[in-house]
Amino acid sequence: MRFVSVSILKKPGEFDQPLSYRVPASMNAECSAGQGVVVELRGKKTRGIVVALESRFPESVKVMCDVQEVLPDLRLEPEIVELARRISDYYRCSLLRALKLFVPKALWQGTGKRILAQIEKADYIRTDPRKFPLVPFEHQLTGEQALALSAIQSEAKPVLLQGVTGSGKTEVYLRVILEAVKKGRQAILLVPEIAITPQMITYFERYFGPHIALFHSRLSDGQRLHEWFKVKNGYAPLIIGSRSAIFAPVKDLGVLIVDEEHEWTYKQESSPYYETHRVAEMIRERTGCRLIFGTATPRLETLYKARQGEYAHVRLFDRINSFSLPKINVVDLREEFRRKNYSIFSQALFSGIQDRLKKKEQIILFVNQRGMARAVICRDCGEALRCPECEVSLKLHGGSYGTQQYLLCHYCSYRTEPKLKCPKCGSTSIRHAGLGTEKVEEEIFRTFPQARVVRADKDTTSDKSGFEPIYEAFKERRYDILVGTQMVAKGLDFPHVTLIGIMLADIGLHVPDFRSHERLFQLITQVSGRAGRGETEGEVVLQTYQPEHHAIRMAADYAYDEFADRELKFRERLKYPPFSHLLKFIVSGADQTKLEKHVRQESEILEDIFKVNRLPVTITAAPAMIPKIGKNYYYHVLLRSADPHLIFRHWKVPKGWRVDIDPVHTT
DNA sequence: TCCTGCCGCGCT
DNA sequence: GCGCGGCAGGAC
Repeated sequence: MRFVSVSILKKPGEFDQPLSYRVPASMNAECSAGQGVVVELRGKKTRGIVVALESRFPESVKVMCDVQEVLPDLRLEPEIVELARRISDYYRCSLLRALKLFVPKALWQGTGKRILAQIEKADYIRTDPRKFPLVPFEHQLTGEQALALSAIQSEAKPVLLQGVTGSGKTEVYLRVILEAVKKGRQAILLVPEIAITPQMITYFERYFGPHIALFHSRLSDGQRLHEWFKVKNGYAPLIIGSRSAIFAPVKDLGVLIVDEEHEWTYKQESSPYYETHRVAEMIRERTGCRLIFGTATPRLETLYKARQGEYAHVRLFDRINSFSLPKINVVDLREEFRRKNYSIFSQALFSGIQDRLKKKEQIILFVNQRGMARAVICRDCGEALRCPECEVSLKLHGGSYGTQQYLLCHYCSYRTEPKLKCPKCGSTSIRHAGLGTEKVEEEIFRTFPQARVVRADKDTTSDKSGFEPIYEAFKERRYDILVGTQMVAKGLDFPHVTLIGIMLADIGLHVPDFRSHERLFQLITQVSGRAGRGETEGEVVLQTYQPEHHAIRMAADYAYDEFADRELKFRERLKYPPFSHLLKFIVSGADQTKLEKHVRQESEILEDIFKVNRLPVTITAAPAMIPKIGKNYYYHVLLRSADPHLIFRHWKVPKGWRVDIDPVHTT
């Protein structure tokens, strides 16, 4: 008689303790680790996954039921269960939550059968890998690219491929992917959500036709299942997608590429709080696949590993079209103010825009806040209008083209009418401070009425079609100016853009996070990389109140190495990653006083545990940067230590505390 | 003493 | 996650 431990796939939650079931003799052959089964729980049938085999009857169990059914469509490789176990151990989530990363929702909910009947299975049989690429290469590799490719191919370690924007990393990826696919293995190419543009899909479709599986957040459950089966059946040897694509059901992975590896979207910001880099390393250890991290501006953690020899470091210094990187012209806004220029456009940016409009070239204006992003501030008492629930300042929206104005909370979407009087002192001297996408759009409308402007931010791209229609329209030159937030900074290729305006680089410098300088440096480099990708040279105008700041100065000089040296020294001195590990607890509660006391008490216990174990630690407990969302107050407890995992061996995480291992945001 | 509401545990 | 049991606290 055989017994199995089964993780029950119930709706989201933490019900995780695997339960034991008896295996009827007829199912002995199929019931191995990773097999989906139907079992009984409290008299009801439910789905689960076999996570372990047991040879003897577990003593703690009084009554045991039989496995009722084996689900042929739901079967994970036994190694996947092991990987899920590692993820659950490292990220301190239940095994169930880790397993669910690998199973499309439609499948564990049981709706998959119906959807599968909507899919013609016969169309998705295994494809012959020898037929790729379907067409000859469009571009030959440059000398530098060819050298990078052979360096990657001869390397057993993970590779950091550091190439300036426009250096043609994708061409190198294509060769490495084909090398794996032609051997009958699979390839995963991970990109930040925002980079999954039609342009990129078209590029790979040239060589792979329909044999690509795409995973991104906008897929419906049915579509996701569809893509999953394309991989499972061997029809799609190439997988392209955002971070969740790393969990695609591959059988023999040849290469795993993390493109634009510096992007923060590689961190999952809900449980399990996994980090794609770490999971990628786990997968490489298990499968021995090639692992490549590509970017122009590596994360300092990644760079450090390369400098320490843990990763190989391969670099591309030249742009493929041999044009130089655009010149970044830093404009001091204090100087503009002294010269009585009160407009949001400096003299340099104003004449730049005028010039490009005349030449019929395109312009991107980058702003890192949406809305009018103007806090509403009282000039008399200095009070800013705040959300009654979240206590963060409200932002002004609307107003352009005669639309209604309103105040919006960017955290809970609380909406109210603009106020004429300060609610605190009654003064009528209310002014709007700051700068956002809508405000910039409105100012262009006033200053350059002949320009055709389109805006890309969360407000204009949140529907099902997303960024695509705006992207297409701008690419086809139906607009002259694109105003946008982060989303216009990433990986886009517009050959007719010759001017980039960074409206206010200072936003983000003041975020109290040890990575804020690194993020600003990366952002400036990425935004600037959008210019001069065609035949005309590009130019960047960067507006700031702090032109002397090292992150701005070094980014403008493309001095990545110098910047990295300086930041790494700073981190070493203060024991920040990569010189320590971080662990963040997120604690919330409706009663602020109780919450504060609870957090303080537990923090003291934590301090003691590290003291007893003689491991240096820094613990900070503070209200979150957004201290209140809706009715709940939030606290963050941050641990900085060589081994923060230590505490789990000596201390039980209190109920309601969420654990974020290696957090990307610390405030 | 009984009822209600909340918390925490166990589910095979 | 969900349901049940145990327990605390209030009203009678």
